[in-house]
Amino acid sequence: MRSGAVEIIRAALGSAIKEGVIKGERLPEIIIERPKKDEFGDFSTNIAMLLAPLEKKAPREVASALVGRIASDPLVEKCEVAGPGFINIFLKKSYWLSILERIISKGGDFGKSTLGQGKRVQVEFVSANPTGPLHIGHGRGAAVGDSLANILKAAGFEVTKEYYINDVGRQMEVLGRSVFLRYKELLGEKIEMPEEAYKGEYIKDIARDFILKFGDKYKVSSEAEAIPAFSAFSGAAMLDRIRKDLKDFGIEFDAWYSEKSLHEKGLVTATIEELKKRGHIYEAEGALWFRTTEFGDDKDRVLIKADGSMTYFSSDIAYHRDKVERGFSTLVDVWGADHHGYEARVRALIKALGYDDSVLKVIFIQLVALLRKGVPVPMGKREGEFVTLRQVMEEVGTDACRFFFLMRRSDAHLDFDLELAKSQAPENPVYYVQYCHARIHSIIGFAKEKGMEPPARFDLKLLERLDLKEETDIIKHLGSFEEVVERGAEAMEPHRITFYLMELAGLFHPYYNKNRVVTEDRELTDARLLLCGAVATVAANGLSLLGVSAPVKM
RNA sequence: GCGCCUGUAGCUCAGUGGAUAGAGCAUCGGCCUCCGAAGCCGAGGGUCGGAGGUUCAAAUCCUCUCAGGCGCGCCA
Repeated sequence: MRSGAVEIIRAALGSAIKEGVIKGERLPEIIIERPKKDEFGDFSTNIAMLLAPLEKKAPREVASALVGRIASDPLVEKCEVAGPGFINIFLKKSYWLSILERIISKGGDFGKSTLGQGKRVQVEFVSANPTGPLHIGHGRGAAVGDSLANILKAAGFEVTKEYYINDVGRQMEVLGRSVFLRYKELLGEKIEMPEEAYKGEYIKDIARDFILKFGDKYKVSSEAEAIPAFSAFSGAAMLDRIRKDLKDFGIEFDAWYSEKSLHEKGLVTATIEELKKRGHIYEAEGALWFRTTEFGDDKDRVLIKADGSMTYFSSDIAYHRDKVERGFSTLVDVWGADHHGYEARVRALIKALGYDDSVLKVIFIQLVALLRKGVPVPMGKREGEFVTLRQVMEEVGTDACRFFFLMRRSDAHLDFDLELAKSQAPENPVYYVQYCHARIHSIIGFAKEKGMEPPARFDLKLLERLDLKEETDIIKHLGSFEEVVERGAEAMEPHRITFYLMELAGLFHPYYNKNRVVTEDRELTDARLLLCGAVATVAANGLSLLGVSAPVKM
């Protein structure tokens, strides 16, 4: 509707210019907002205040020239000048009722749009190293990335979800060694775990699996002989666990991109060559450097170390070059906030290759503080004990878990209270929204028992029975869902959906409490059933964008 | 020291340059013979960290400053 309102104002401006009331040599952008207060209309615009200095007239004077023209639009009920020069537009009730028609006819598709025009967007997220289980922080990134992908899809983008696997390098060696040592220990040898080794219980699990598969054939092997096999096995085993964790969390990726494959395909070398050709590479102190400072980074970065090995960044330039060259219109990287220092160098790479770095959008995920009844749960990777995503998922359920992760802007700290997430009390926002959905289905079921099916067809006259203020408020809120999805996609902020849903439930519950849906008045009952159905539809659509279920019964 | 993020009600947080800054929780007081009480109703609560600036209009933009977090490896 917002765009419709813009058109109405544009038309009014056009006619005012034509009649010479306004010169209109320069026209500011038409901005429409939804006022917080009902008395300020359904939409309002500040166009008159922006236009006033250009026209050398008082804002209210400019506004007055427009209101009459706006009011003549068939959708507009009335139009007023207010305050310093706002133009407040009130739409006809029939317009709002027609929103219900759209929701009912579109059903699960309500909220989808063509904003993205099929442009290809890649969302890369989680991408945790396969050296340990996913922890709670990864979980937040997973929830945000997946929900963002859903929102972008709904907004008409073609989305690819990708996981980048860091399956080479020192960490894999450390993983291999850690498992190898546990393996020997399980076979009766006395071992000592080095400081750097991974010490979690899962290392022993993998060692056990290794024995089941290969027996004791590596018992007497040297580290040099054994580690490649152990690394490969352990990395794959770990990745399987990660995959399973994610799947149980409701997340499936379209692509799993292996760092190793970059090397195997020679893409790392090729990218370095390309940068060399472009003159961004130099040698110093025995190492090979990429002059990222030329593109806004703090300092230049090493690609090949003095010992001849590659840095992590060298893989990453190849990966991002590949991503850019795959032709996505936007690349979204979801990173932990502690990696923010990394952004500048990745942007530098994109620019150095001659591309526009605006293709890249990095979303930072702040840490999650886990609480239990308000008391912090100690977390620390030190002794290999940290709270895993699986533990939390199993304790509070995936719905509550995903919803909680999406209750804050992603770059804001998040307090995650396990007891709150589990509680079936009214203060738990997950259930507040889900309950709204379930409750409506129960009402519809109740009506059916009484032999009252909601009418199959939309009937404007019938819906005119919805004349309570609460009903209009609900309908208006329903009508803003499409816009919330679009703006969520533009801003790449899934939490907007969460807030929208809490607000929707916050409108519905009081309405329900005050008013009876199923009554002797058949017409009114039908109208209210339609309204309820629309609320349930939008609640379900919104929850599905979050990756949270919309239960019919709870 | 440099860079990024965050400072909004007791707590946790929303808030596309607009009109009297909002929720939830917590606190206090109420509501189930009636479609689901995982719900509802009512009350109190604010120097939007601070100071300048831009603007008709600033929580929002700019500069400075204070506080907290994070990052500044030939680690990954």
